[in-house]
Amino acid sequence: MAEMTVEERIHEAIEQLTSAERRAARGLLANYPMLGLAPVAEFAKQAGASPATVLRFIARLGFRSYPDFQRALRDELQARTQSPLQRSRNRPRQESGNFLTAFAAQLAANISATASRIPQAEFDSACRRLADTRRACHLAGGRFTDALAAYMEAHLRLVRPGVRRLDGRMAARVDQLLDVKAGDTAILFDMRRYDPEMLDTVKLMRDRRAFVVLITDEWISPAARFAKVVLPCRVSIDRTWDANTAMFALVEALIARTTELAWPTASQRISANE
Amino acid sequence: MAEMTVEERIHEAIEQLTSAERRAARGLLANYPMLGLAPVAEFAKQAGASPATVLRFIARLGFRSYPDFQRALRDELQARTQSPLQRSRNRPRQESGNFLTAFAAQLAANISATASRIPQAEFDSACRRLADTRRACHLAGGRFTDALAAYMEAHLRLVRPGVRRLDGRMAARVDQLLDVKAGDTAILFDMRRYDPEMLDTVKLMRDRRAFVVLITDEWISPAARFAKVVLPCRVSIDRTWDANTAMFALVEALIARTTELAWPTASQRISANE
DNA sequence: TCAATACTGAAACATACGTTTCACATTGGG
DNA sequence: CCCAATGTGAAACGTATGTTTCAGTATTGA
Repeated sequence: MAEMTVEERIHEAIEQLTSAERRAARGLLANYPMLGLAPVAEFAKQAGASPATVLRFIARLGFRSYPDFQRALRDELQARTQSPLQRSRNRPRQESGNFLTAFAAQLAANISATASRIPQAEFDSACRRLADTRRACHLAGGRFTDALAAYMEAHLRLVRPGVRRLDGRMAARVDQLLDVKAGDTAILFDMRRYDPEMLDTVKLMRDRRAFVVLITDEWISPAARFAKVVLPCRVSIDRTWDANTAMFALVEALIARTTELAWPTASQRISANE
Repeated sequence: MAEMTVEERIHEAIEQLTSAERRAARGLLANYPMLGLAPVAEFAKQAGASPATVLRFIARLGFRSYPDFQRALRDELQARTQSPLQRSRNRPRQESGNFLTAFAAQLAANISATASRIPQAEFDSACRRLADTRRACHLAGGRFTDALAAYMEAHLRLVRPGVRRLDGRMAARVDQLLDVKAGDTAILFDMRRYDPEMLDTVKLMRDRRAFVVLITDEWISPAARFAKVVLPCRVSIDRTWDANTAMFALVEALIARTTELAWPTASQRISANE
């Protein structure tokens, strides 16, 4: 009990806290442990609670006074910086207990696997194309990946002109595809239970001489045959269904790199937006 | 001068210090920065000097008061622990390396940090609520996070009935909010450049006695005050803008756990869907 | 719906903290 | 060796801080 970190104490006690006390707890966790080293008034203000509530919160963690609590934080911080090894040593990782941690570890692993398997040249090629602001850019996704396309659209719009997202329904898409000009860029998403409509879309894009970038899963959509660049993502996890976090990460990486490459245009648009 | 760390200031000023002041400086460097966060009396005692000397030492470093000095230490510490990537932030990024790999590593780190900072009880509480299929579930996001809400909606729809997403425009939202009944669940997204409309939405949800789960960034939206459960995600990366991958990962974790908890209902719906 | 209970934060309070003062100690120059 | 100049810390001081109280508010259960 005495050998617990403040953070651990919070995790253990948080259920028994009242609503305002919980705000204090969250505030502290959000920028741990710095907020706890500030005076009570500032702690309270930043956490959105009253000083009295913060004090009650501290008391519930088992500290006799606020100075006591601060001393614990300092000691802890000292122990951490003096021996970074100690931290991982006294943590025998309760695998069974924490769903979130275990799940998050898998997603993080998927991201790493994805990044290492995608050839740098392919990734760069896609980004350079996206950064070429003279060419229009079309996005489309399937049932679940449509949200990824939407996210990417929102960000690309901030960075460059000529971004549009195709409608989810094929009927409407056909009309929109008429706007695609030779040399345009297309970012398409397709994952398992590969969508026949996406296959058609890719073919049509290709017929119109668009530069097709296909973002797909590790088993690779049949539409890949007709794409110029294929970016496969690791989606399998310890479940019966797949996780798209690595795909989302790839989208963010694409946005980041594109923004860099198109900085002259992007910086103007971003500042104009604010 | 203003952008110097305290440690750097000490190294620069140490030669001009008097003997007792230098003891104070050595003491602070010996266990930096913890000693500076202690009260002056303790600092003085551990450094082998008098409180007055410590104060003079602080003044020589250019601080107007001891609290001022402590605030500087806290800010500095925060910058360091908030992003272990600070090094790459200050130094010219080594472009030579693989962009994608480096970027992906940051996102993976953000996911881990997010998972470890979220109390298990908070996460579980949100999932249990979502798995209660008798209560309707409402989702809403902001400009960029709307895509996350959409993704979550698409998956939750597969798992349970009574899922609806609020319109992006506040005007339309007001009508939709009339459908919210006491005991309903609300999943709301709000991140920096916190949306005033989202604050209103949260308040309205609360007024209607909904159970509000707020997904936000590490700096925590002001809307958190009115939420039952707050799930903060680490979004800061080595750029001027933020990355939402950890937030997406959290969404997938929520979906996964909810599906587990609501399996009787979920399994039926999923198989019916195929 | 209403009463009982628990929670919350503004304000009053007491304490401990940072700060200043000043007498004494130390150092360096004549 | 003595004197001036500077450095030093014990004690006094005022203020900012932590703490407690209590009236108002929200929540819970009957």
